[in-house]
Amino acid sequence: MPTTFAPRPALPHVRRRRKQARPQELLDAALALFVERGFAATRIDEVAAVAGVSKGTLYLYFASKEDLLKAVIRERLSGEIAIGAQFAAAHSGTHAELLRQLVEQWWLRVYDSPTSGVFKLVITEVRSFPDIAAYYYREVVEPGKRLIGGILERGIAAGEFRAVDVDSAIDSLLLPLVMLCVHKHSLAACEPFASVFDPRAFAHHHLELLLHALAAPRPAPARQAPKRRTRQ
Amino acid sequence: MPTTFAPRPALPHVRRRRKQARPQELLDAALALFVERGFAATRIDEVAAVAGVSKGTLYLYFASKEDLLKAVIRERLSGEIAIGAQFAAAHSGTHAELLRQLVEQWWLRVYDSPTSGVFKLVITEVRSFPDIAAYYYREVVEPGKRLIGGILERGIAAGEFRAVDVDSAIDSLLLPLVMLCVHKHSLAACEPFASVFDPRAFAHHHLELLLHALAAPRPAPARQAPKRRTRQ
Amino acid sequence: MPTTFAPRPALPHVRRRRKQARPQELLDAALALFVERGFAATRIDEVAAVAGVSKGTLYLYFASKEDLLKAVIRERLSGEIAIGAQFAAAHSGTHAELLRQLVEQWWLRVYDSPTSGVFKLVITEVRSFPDIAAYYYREVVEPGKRLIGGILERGIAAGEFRAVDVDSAIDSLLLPLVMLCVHKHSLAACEPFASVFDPRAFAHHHLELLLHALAAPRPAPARQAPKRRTRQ
Amino acid sequence: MPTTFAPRPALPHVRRRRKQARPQELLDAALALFVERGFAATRIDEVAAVAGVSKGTLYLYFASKEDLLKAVIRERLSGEIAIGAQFAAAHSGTHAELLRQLVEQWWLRVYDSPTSGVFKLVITEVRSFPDIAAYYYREVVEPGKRLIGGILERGIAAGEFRAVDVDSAIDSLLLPLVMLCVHKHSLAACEPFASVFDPRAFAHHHLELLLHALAAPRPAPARQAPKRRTRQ
DNA sequence: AATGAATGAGGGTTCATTCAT
DNA sequence: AATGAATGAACCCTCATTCAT
Repeated sequence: MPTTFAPRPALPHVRRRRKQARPQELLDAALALFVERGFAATRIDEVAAVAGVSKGTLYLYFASKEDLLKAVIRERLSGEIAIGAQFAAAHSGTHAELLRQLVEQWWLRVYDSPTSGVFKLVITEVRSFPDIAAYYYREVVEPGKRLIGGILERGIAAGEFRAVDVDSAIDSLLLPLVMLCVHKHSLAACEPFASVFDPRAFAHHHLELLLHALAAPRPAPARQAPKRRTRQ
Repeated sequence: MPTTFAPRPALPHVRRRRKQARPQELLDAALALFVERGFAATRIDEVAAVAGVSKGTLYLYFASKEDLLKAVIRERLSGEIAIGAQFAAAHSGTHAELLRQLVEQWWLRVYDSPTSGVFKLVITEVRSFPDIAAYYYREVVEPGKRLIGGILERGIAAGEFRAVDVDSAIDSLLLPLVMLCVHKHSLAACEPFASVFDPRAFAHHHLELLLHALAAPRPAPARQAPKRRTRQ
Repeated sequence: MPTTFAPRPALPHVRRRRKQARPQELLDAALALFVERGFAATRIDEVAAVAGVSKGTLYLYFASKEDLLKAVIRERLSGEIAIGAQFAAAHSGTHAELLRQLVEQWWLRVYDSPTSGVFKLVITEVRSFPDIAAYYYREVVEPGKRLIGGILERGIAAGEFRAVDVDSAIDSLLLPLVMLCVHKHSLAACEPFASVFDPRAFAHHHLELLLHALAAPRPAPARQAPKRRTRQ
Repeated sequence: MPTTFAPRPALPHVRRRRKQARPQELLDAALALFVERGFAATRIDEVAAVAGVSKGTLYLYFASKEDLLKAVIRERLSGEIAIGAQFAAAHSGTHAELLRQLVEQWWLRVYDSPTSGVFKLVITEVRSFPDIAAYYYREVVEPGKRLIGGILERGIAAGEFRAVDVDSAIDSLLLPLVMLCVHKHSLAACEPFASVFDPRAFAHHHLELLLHALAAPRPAPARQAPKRRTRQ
């Protein structure tokens, strides 16, 4: 059972014999509890109880609590990036349209799934587990930037977008979306104070804003986009 | 590996700083550690050691670990809102200019201070401590919304802003800023992967976007392009 | 120096006695230590060590130290009253004879068992744990008074006893016996000063005294001198 | 400040300069709290607070908590024995009358004073502090036995009492009285269950019983006293 | 003499992990 | 494969004692 986020040695897909669902149920239970209570405050037997097994059984599948945390994060994130990349590859249309669809179809699916909790989890626990930072950068941040950055660069090359600083635009586009997920699992989850904030509206708003800023000024009637600032 | 806090170099065995300084030193130490490691994973003796006192001393000032957490949050937040409100009251100029200055002067001062960590702390711990949700909503969310909402409403009444949905616009303006603070203390704090993301650029970008979206569509009376700002 | 309890000689590292035996062993160890050292001065690890288990194991069976104390008291007392009542119900003979046998057979069995320590424990700890007072009054004092009071009343009704104040006579009969138990576990347990005081002699003496005081002053129909008893 | 119960080196009667009452107030506070809560469960600052001084001040008068305990016991007991002995020496009359007056005048004064608590304290703490056993036997048990034993022996020599086993009779007379004090500070102090038990009635009852048992059978009309049993 | 802030060893309790069944 | 009893290190918190003022 790997303990570090080594480049993921091709997860043995037949790790279990009988109850095939066990590990997944444990991962789901762990995700829910880690996101709700935090890693340190979650007890291993709670995870086992939610998954409907005993504490000892959990240790048949995961070598330690920390290993469980890493498995939770890996399992949830590894798939999504691939799906996003496939989505992008399958697309045809303007680059603005691709971004719009990526956000509204792919991202919002993530937001609605338990995967959204992973972002809170990562943000909460990275500083305690440097492995997670490494994994997250390698498997999520960099592929994500490559994906979005590629679209932007191709959009610029096609004359569809202005020649903005691509790295900065990537962050402007993605960070607020990540943060949306965090909010869902923290303040927005506190019942009596649940905000009327609508994540879809915000995501859409944010996206339109970015696309507006990105749009090459030709077809529009000289709507002046904020000047590009160079990084100091 | 996250920054660790070496104990103060043992200013020799004298009852040094006055009693009055103790609580603040403990609060500062606690904030730094709670933000870095999370509440549950922070040991009381670490907080005491960073503050340069013994474990027992901490309990002369705070009744429990949870009490310390709440004091940390309360102490850091209570002042800022008041300062923000004063700032707003003292302002004269367009409402766009007020928002711009609020963000660029008041908010970024918060971002640069340890107070920024409080947002990560609140987001991380709210679900475990409902008290914090109540306090945060009462002392931060609601005053903040009232402050920004008031500006927006007055800007709309003055014909300076479009008649947007005020509540939604408030969230669009503020949430990303809060999330910026969270990022500073999680992923951005992981050294080898520290992003080149520039929070000032993003804050500015985001603000311009919002102001652009808010601006009433007058017949383009000298549409003011955002000034090129040099870093202060 | 009071007797110390060496840990059981570490019956080697096997999960030995069945789960079912554990609670009783813990209760026995706790009773001995609580009686010897007092509740507050007894450490949970000592109790566990005497019972031959680790500290954590104790908490599998008792939720807290206070819970252990209450369980100790409850477990030891609940049975005895019932046994005493059965004893009384099964008896036939004069009421004087019943009292004599209750004291000499039932009470002295209690005195010789670890249960005797419970009286010291209750007396020592009641003021700190009001629950114990309530329990003790409900389960011990009141049933005990009802048992002895019933015998006295029936003896009076039968003309065997004088029409004394029953409540007062109950206390006169019982309190010194309870106090005997206390003495056994305090001064009498201090080796170099162990009194030559003989509890059986005192119990017998006290009982004869009470029976003498109770006896109805019939025209002396073969006033029965207390039989010379050999120690059993 | 003596830590053991060495033969009491003539307490320096001018231990304090200014607040002469301080030590006594501390001793009184300590007695009340030790009796109510037990030694281990009483906090030093509670004692100081009840005495109206700070925790540090207590340590000007007593070297340690244990020292305070021993001082409390010594201070309360040392006087009483002397008073009792004086009382006995000053008496003239039958020995039965002397015993009756000793109990009803001297003992009941003790019972009504805070000194009564010392008996609970000794009984509760002897096993933890062997010093106390030594002191108590030397200063209380032995003088007390000598006092009562002397009366009994002189009564026997005078033909007033039967030739009972003196040691046993001493215990029969005194132990229940000691236990009365214990009861006053434990079960009888639990408000909702405060017994209607009247200690004076019991003391009187007990005394009459003993005197009856002791009385030489000459003047009485052959009231048969329980046979003397020899110790096995 | 008096204070009370500071200390730190110690105790109750929790919980990740192990392992006999 | 699964269990859950057992462990013991670790953590929060207390409190007797010290000591600078």
